[in-house]
Amino acid sequence: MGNSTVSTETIDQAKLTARQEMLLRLIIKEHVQTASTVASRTLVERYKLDISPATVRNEMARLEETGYLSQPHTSAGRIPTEKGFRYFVKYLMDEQALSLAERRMIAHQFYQARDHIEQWLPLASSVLARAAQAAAILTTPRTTRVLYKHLELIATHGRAVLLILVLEGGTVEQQMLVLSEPMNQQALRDAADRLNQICVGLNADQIEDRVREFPPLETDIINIVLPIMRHLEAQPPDEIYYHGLSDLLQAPEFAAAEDASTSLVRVLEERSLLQAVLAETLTPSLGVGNVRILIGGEGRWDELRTCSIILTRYGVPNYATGALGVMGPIRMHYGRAVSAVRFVANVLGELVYEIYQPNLEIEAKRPPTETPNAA
Amino acid sequence: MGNSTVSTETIDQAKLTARQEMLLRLIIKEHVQTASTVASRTLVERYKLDISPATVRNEMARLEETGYLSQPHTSAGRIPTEKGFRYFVKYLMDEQALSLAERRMIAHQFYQARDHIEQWLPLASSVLARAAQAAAILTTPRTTRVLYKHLELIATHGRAVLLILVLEGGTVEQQMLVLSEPMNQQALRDAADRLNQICVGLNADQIEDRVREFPPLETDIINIVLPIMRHLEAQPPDEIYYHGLSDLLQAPEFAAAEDASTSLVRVLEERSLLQAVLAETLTPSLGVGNVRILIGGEGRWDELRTCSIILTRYGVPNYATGALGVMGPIRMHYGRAVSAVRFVANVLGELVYEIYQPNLEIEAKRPPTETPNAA
DNA sequence: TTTAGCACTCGCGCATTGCGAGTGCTAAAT
DNA sequence: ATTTAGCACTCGCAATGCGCGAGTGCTAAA
Repeated sequence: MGNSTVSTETIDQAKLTARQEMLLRLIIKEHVQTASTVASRTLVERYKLDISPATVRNEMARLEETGYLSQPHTSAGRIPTEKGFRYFVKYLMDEQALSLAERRMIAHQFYQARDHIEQWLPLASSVLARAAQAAAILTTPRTTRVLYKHLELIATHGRAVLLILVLEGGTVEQQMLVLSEPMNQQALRDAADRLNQICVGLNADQIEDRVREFPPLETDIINIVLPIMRHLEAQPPDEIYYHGLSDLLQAPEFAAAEDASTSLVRVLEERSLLQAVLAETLTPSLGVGNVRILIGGEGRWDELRTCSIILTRYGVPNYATGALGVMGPIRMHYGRAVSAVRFVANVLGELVYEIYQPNLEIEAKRPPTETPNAA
Repeated sequence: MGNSTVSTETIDQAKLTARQEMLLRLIIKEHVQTASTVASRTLVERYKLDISPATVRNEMARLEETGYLSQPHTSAGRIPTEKGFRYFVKYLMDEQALSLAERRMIAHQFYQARDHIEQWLPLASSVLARAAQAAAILTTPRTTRVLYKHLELIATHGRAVLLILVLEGGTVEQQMLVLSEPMNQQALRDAADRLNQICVGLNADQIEDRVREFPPLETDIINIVLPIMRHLEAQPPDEIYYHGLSDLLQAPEFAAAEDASTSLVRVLEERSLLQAVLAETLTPSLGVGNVRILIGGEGRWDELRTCSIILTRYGVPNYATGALGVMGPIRMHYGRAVSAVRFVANVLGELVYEIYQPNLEIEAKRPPTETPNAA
């Protein structure tokens, strides 16, 4: 639950008064719970405020003038605007830590799946979706440094070969390739063995240099391997997983406006928009442990107008990181969601760290980072 | 194309008269297009029938008595019942082949992705979803015979090791394991090399035998590898992909009844129901080339009440097969969907065949099966 | 500056109504 | 015996109107 390094777009307005902040906080709390407009009277009654509804109305009117609240129509209650939510997450929100029981259960689930890498992401996504009550979004962790580990060549038929490239850290890439001249399985095996001996632990550039020193090796194969590695170096083609659509679609605001929900589903299915969002949000300065909150598409992504996204990085900085977050209606429980995102990122980061530790030890660079106590 | 081996539940009733069949066919055609009730008059006008609306009404009444049609309420038009649809797909449906241009485009897309195995399923799913205008469902192709090919061990930290097992045919399994005593990377490499030399091409039972002959090898590792292989042999844990929810949710019947759509989304997200359906539908007799059509859950799966599923197998029988199909509203365009499923299964089957051909050649067992011309 | 009081607004739920699409039935025609 | 024209009848649906009540803004007093 560490001190939030939550960051959003800068808010141009000056700070609100203490009482305005309190009201804004309560209005958002109430709105998140009820999913409808908030009236001055209910606010006073429900939270036993020692000011009158009229005073609340006056403040509300001022908050509306300055753009933090809005009225769907005259003489209805108020709802927070996007600006209101941004102010909230920046100054007012207190992260609501998951209960100890919850944390224990999650940690236990991950402990059981510890040995089964292929279960990490599905597990993380379902845990996230449930804890944050929103759709979970995750990318696979990718190495930032692409180092050759092992090559496997499997003859299929004719000149076609199945190539399996294992990278340092366990990333596996598969590809079919077609040789310029046929080779049988034994020849392939020899070629792979030769490459494996001289290339282990090297990156693409080093391999290129090294290969020059040796008598002309199977250039066919190297000409496939190098582009794969370069491609991974250049733009890790993050696969995006998601889960929890059903939870998301049950939110009342989506049940009503069916086009909103289908546009959301499309956003998740197409991936291209998400990829853009991830790229733009995560690349520059966002480190592991920082959480970024996008509210209502921030004016930049129209399809996300009706929803908010909470994102962070997980993994081992400079070695392998992935992105992870949730997507929910604007009216989502940010405190809880941020907390869930942070927690799952920590747990998942620990698992990734287990895999990458040898690199860290060899290079003796940075301490084990902030290890969260996952139980 | 291809004489349908479409199979559904047996239909207890006798055949309908020629005229009743014609009407049922037209009613379904109309209903599929308009998504609403079909009136006797519009039917006569639209299809220029040389019988009067009254006659059509009489026939409709009879079809309703025998359970092929139903009326949402008195004096509305008719809609086909599930029984009506079952009769249709069994006797009346003509598969509507994809256009040449479409087939060309699809074949071209697959040709371009030929070398990139990881793109096959995403591509197939998006192609299927578009062609059938429904949600696509696919499982990865799994080997029915699990043969050891190569093992890679990567030290991580302490006694933890990342294990990468490559099977004949290119299936890759990853797992973390914890040794009873620590080994460094060189020792791991030696152990893996030893195993690789003696285990190549063997199945779990053979490995177990072989290992007994040799001086006690790294039992830690073997005790991990064997269960993995046995587990794969026993119940290939088919990963289920899907795509095209957004297309599905746009169908009018789902836009209206929001609980239907969310229940569908839940079906796709949970996977367990789909897994059950796949297991029950595909295991027994369904060969590659056969298409199975489930309409309205067939009374067995309540969550699928509002939709239909079209399934088939793809791949190389007895070597590696996966399942593939689409899921749409009951009111879906079966002719086109079945055709799309069949076509994509063929194209995908060809690709899988490329990988598994060497096995086939070595064992010289069966001819290249029916290779569809994919262009 | 806060509060009580009050008039005013406006969405929402509900009942009513009219329309029209579409049927079932009957009686005549083939 | 089957088909067809005609007609009365049904019933969903959209439109209309109405009353209620939640909730506000404003004004004037505290």
